[in-house]
Amino acid sequence: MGRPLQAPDLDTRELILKRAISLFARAGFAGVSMRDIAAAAGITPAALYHHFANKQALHLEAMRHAYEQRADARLAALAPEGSPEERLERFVARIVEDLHTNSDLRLLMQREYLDGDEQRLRLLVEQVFRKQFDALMALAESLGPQYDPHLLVISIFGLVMYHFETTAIRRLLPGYRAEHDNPTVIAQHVVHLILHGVARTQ
Amino acid sequence: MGRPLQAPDLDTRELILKRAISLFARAGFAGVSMRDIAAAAGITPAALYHHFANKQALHLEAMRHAYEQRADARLAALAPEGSPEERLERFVARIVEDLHTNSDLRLLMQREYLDGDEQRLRLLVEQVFRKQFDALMALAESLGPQYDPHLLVISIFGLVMYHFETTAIRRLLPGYRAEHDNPTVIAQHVVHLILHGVARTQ
DNA sequence: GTCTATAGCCTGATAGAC
DNA sequence: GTCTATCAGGCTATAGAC
Repeated sequence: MGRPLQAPDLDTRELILKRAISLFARAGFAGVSMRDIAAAAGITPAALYHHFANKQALHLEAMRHAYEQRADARLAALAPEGSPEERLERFVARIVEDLHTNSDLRLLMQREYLDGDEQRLRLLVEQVFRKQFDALMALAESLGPQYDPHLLVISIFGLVMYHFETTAIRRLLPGYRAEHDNPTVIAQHVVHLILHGVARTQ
Repeated sequence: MGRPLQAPDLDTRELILKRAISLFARAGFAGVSMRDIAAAAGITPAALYHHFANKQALHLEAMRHAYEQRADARLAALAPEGSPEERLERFVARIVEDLHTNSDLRLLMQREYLDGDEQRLRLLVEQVFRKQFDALMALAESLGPQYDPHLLVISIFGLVMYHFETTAIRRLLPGYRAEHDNPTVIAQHVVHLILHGVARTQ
């Protein structure tokens, strides 16, 4: 349509963003230089400024680009089919799998929790959280009407996210076994805890 | 005994560490310069090198110093008095209060999850987690013997930590109310969820 | 759209006087 | 134990050729 006809084996701008995403995920905004990004994309630093106004703008676009990946997959897990328990199970399995597969996204989210300004946090809300959060709030009200839905949804995300956030340190903590990194094991544990707690009267 | 007699209104080394802790908590290792730290401590950058070999060593000592604060208070919450449920409640209330009061420690922990090398993660384990984790593993086995104790303890920490990690972004998410930042509300929510889950058969 | 070259500033770190 | 002065290199960003 308006796009150039030659096979764009990879748009330069997109390649820059792709490489920038993994650098920012690993080292954060202050830990990555424009030289690093240019080198990773196979161009000179000056060329970056043809595509992006400055480092901040490049970073913001990289976040936007990172959030787009797999957005469809995340939303597919929220289909209203089945009982509330089945829907919870499906949703948790999907985000556990997503966080396990796409660790850059998870790292970028963690860094935004720490360093995101209001603009970037709003972007994260709109592009990643909002739709999932709304659907989960409704699910929370049918699963556990005695709970505050906002707190319950945060707790569900927290149970999943924290396992991944602590991947490196868990290996140094008592009782660690390799299976604790298995997405299926994590998902089953989290779902069971949300549904039943530790109560022995099941 | 071996200490100098004059009233040390605040040891320079300790003042440096104190100011470095809050700078590193707010901006991370790469986001803080030796000049920033020197200025915050009211000395010149060169003087920092009399007290610490280099930036890395200063950072490591700052972590060590940050972890010492309130270690006693954290352990006091683990006294074996009362039923397992009462002990859980006491422990959660204490770490919620601790994280709410001492936000620098929480920020530093989040940053170490992301950027800590093995040495610094081991330090965090030994100085902050180990004793709490051991005691909580025992508590987990009496509370919910059907659960993997390591996963259950991570889940307990995660439920608490994630609420604080997301303080900035939660305000932009659906259903947020100011009381969600109240330590008592958070603690009660977390304890109830761990004990009962969302099951309506209580 | 990418390059070379470079301006102007900030960085970690050191030398040596006091 | 802190200072002034400084080095060598890294940083973001720009100018201008191709």
